Amino acid sequence: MNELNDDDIPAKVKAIFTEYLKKHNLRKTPERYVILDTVYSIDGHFDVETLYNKVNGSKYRICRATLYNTIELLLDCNLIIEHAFGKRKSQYEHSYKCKQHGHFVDLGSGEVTEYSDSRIQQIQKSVEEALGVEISYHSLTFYGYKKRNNI
Amino acid sequence: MNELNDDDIPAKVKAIFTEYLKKHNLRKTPERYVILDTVYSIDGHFDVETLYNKVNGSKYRICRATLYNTIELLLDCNLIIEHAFGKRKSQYEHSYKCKQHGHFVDLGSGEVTEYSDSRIQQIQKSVEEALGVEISYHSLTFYGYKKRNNI
DNA sequence: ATCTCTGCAAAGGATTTGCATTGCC
DNA sequence: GGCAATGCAAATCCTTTGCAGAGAT
Repeated sequence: MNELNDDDIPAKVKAIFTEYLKKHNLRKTPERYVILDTVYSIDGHFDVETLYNKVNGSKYRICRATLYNTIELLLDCNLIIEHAFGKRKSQYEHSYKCKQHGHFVDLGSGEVTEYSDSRIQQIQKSVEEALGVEISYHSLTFYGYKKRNNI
Repeated sequence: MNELNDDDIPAKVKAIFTEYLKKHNLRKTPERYVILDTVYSIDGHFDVETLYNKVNGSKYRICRATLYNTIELLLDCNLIIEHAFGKRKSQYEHSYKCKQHGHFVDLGSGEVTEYSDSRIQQIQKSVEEALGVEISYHSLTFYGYKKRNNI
């Protein structure tokens, strides 16, 4: 019964990350794994400041520079994706075994809502063929306003 | 023959902008119109730095603060849209009478390619209904890598 | 004449960078 | 033990803000 089931996400992402680090001759520092764990413990989007606070709630003290460094690696091995809803700070979310989804940003409040639509996958395939590229991930964001409650 | 045809974009966007300024009791300064003209003279995306250089090639000297100020207005009256491909600086493009399109960002070079796909409009309509919102515009961006030239 | 908008310069906030030290390999 | 990664702090880049003077209404 050592097989990993679909719920053993933490172990799987750790394995992917380790593989990546090994392949690129990067060091397996505890900080990197703490960050990975923390990222996968967060549900939904987060910015660097949020991650910084979460991470430093644990016994480790990890500075922002290391956070940015590690985020770069996690992006590179597709364990997280990056969004830039507002202009200033980036938002991230873990992406392993997560179905791709889009976002709606309320221009009034800045609030972000998720939704999903499978048709986007078809578009992605078309784009790959049309442009001759390999797509790692996408970001589909609608901007607009919530309708006032009826009447 | 005073009718405006579809090619008279500059006049039309100027009219829209004027209407907007009037409605909001804002002043019709020459700077604002120079910026609008310049924005509509640029084909494709541009960042503030590019706009700054273009604008200051003309006889006017317009500072960055004014650019940011005016961009805010143009966004508000839907004459331009904003993208945030990279994390640092925003990119813009004029949007009047332009068919909506998506972007592909090459993670290798940062190069941005446009494409269009009508299916996105259907998704947009679905999202409006599902979330009960009114969508002003969207941003669909695929990230990935160009395939090496075959063989 | 009034009061908004401009230009300038300084402030602000997110991210990056340089460097001494730590600690993984 | 060697060298990459960390933490710290300063630097950088884009954007915002404050303020005095210019100019639209």
